[in-house]
Amino acid sequence: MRSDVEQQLRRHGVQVTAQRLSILRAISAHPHATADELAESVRRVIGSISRQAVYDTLAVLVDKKLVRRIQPTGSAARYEDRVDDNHHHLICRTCGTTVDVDCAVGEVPCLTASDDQGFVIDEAEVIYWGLCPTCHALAGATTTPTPNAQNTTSEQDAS
Amino acid sequence: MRSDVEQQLRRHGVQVTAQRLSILRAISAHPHATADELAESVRRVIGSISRQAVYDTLAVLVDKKLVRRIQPTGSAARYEDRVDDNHHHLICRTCGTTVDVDCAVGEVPCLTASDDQGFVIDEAEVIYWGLCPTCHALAGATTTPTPNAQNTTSEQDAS
DNA sequence: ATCTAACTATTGACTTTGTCCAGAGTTTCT
DNA sequence: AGAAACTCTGGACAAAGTCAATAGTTAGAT
Repeated sequence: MRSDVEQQLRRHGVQVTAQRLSILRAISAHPHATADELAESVRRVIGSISRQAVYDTLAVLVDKKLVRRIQPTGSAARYEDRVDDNHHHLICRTCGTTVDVDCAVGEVPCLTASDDQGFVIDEAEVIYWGLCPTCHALAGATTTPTPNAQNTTSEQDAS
Repeated sequence: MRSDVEQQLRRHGVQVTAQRLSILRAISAHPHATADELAESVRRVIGSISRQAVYDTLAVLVDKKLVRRIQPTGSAARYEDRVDDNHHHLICRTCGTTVDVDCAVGEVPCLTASDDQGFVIDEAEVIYWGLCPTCHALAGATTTPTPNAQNTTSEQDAS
């Protein structure tokens, strides 16, 4: 049985390897994960993978538009498989939780800058910064305004 | 004579030092420069500065909202002194040229996600990606689609 | 089925971008 | 001017990536 993921790779002219399949599946299971987190996740499934293979594969997948890369300020690059739908992101300043938000504008939205200065625009990347419900509640409730570490995503780790 | 820049620092309760003045002036002269570029720029003026002083100062300036930090995917963090006006950026995928664009929406714009999922949003960061006029012309004219290095800004280096 | 050219993975060194720390040096307030 | 507080320096360290050479796989052609 050829998995969806495998067909997806072949369709895009990407050679199929265990590493690539596993990385693609990991991205699907943990959207907004960093390269390092994906490597960890893949290792739990196929035993081992080199750091280089992870970076190479991610570069290929991004290049083939199978995966989208985002790099929020103060974080390593994160990857997600939701592509082609121009959605945006909402990130908590305190805990780093990242969630998707659909684009408010419409079909091929956001691509209109007030003055494009002659640029040919192909993507509008929007990141909304703020506080997630949990961190906001904590900040309001305690005197200590909750300084703490970076969580990763709101998605559960299914490993 | 106390310069604008010096008064600006005092007004924000930031201790005034030669390094800070120089960094702030460098940001003003070269918007969208990286920490490293700013350090270089400062060295040309005051002779030397430690890397740590540059990072410390930038952190203070960002904290005091005298300077805004942006971190485009695939680039080191960049700094600019245009603050408080919620403008956005237009970055060339090929050469990295970064220019400002005013926000299309209005006064306190862009802060409305289609579904805020309970987050309290305080900033919307928008980056338009595309090709600058020069790179677009080159890509259209030549068979080699101009793969090349990262320029920094469209601003001239006044050193 | 197997062979081979092309592609992919591994390993390890290296670079870039930043952060941490302790001590020396400045700035500011009195 | 003097003391307290703040800032800068220099060196070590860490994270996130990249580069390059070699070994291993994949996939299309015999």
